[in-house]
Amino acid sequence: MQVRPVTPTEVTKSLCPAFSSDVLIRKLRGIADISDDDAAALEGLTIQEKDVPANRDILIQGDRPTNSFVVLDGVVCSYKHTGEGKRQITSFFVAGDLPDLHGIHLTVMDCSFSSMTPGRLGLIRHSALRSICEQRPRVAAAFWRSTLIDAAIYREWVTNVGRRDAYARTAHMLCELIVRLRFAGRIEDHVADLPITQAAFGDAVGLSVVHVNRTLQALRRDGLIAMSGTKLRALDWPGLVRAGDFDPTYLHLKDPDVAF
Amino acid sequence: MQVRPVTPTEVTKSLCPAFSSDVLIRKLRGIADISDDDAAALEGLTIQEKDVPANRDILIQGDRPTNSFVVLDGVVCSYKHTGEGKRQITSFFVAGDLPDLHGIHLTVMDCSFSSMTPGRLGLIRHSALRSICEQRPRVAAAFWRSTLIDAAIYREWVTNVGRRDAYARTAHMLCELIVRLRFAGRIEDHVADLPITQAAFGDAVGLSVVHVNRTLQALRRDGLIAMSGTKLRALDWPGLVRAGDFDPTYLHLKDPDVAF
DNA sequence: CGTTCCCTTGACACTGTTCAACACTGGTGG
DNA sequence: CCACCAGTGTTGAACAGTGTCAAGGGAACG
Repeated sequence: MQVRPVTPTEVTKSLCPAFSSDVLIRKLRGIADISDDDAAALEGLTIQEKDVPANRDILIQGDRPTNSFVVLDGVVCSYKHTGEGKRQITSFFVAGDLPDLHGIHLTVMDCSFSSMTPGRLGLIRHSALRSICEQRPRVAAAFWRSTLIDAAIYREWVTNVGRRDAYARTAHMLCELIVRLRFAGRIEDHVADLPITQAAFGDAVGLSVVHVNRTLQALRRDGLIAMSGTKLRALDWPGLVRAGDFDPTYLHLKDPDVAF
Repeated sequence: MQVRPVTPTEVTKSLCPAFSSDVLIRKLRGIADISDDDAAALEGLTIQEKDVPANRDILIQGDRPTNSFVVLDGVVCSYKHTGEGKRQITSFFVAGDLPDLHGIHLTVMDCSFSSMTPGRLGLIRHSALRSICEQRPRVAAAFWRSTLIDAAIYREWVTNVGRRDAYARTAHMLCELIVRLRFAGRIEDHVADLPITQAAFGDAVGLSVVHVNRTLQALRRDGLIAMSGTKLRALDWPGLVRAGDFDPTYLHLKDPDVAF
């Protein structure tokens, strides 16, 4: 542990399980090479913490935000509404992720963001991000890489929604969630805590609530997963990976150790 | 027209309708602010031209390329195969686009690229791209922005495939193609030349060939489009936009003038 | 204790797929 | 020059996968 000067804001921070910058650094180190100098610079970022309840809109389509945010705790999603009022979730974001980092270079939001579970966000001003990008090319590259990985995930979702049937599709989505939560250090004892509604899950995989319900039942029947309350456990990880046709290379993790 | 020294490679270039760098600069100017200095630097990029026939794989999943490419002519797509052998096209790319620009920071390709029509590519070494990014922050920002727009398109595709029915979905796809081709200056007399198979189109919208065929028929029946050979004409652009629930803001064009 | 949200179940309708067949086109080789 | 072939577009019919509607039950919450 490095010794750092303690500012008033850090007093509040210290009440939380980790310094908010640590969550960000952990994530970036998971996808790129970050030197200690770079990490120190990141620790200097002003991150304003903010708690959000579940199902609260964080940004909506058309907004022109002046800051981005890092997910410190909980699960966040990006979504879009069609003209018919149907909702499609386009991606999930877990601790460490920067859902709207694209806001640095795309002024107007083309999708909305909402919390799926109670959580904690860390707001970072675009100006601060831009200046750290100018001063630290490796950090800029890491941020760019982060947005590229988001894009890779979108690509996978397009094929998931477009070409896999309900069974494989939900299995695939569960695999992705488990791997990402695991990578973010949010899985204990092989059990993921996912207080997510089946309706919301349906909005992610492009299925109706009823069908999600039946598909999850099928996955349970086949002994691939177990659910109790908001807890999800992968009983048969290789089987789930097979059922979901899941290959984690698209997540571009530096250490792709997905053993479970 | 600026006067520039003519190198041997430029002699070959001059046989083509435009200098390959011009296609790239036109595109970047369409999405970002590029100064004349930046443009001059881009003109200095070594771009190796290469003709490709239709339906030729350019890169395949797992490759670790050392260069990216710009589409100079024709239509290119990125796609993925599922374990069941089904194909999903995840995006189209037209003149000016940089389909695999993410290769700069993601070493291993998570999807494949293929030409959909006969075309011309311009190969640019990653090292050259990296060095121009280091020297010209605005160019770096433009490239980053380009990849962010790709991501925005993926997001739209997820919702298109996940939540719109066949009719709206194909209408939406046609709208996107027309706007992007138009923006790339590849539409004349309100007619797009799209020598694309209905099977390939089905792989893009996540529908079977048969259903694509019937849906296109429905769009023609309703007077929205006309097709003859490889030519596509939008007979009723507002109607097509309405049918496709199409809002071009996700393309993040600097001048979103989609009037047709 | 009622309300609300969510999960669950059944019946049924509908969208889209699969299979099979045929027409049209352009290319190729005898 | 013609026969053949492969690729593409088109059509019909049967079928599978998913959505919709409706209703009940359980848990959380005010």
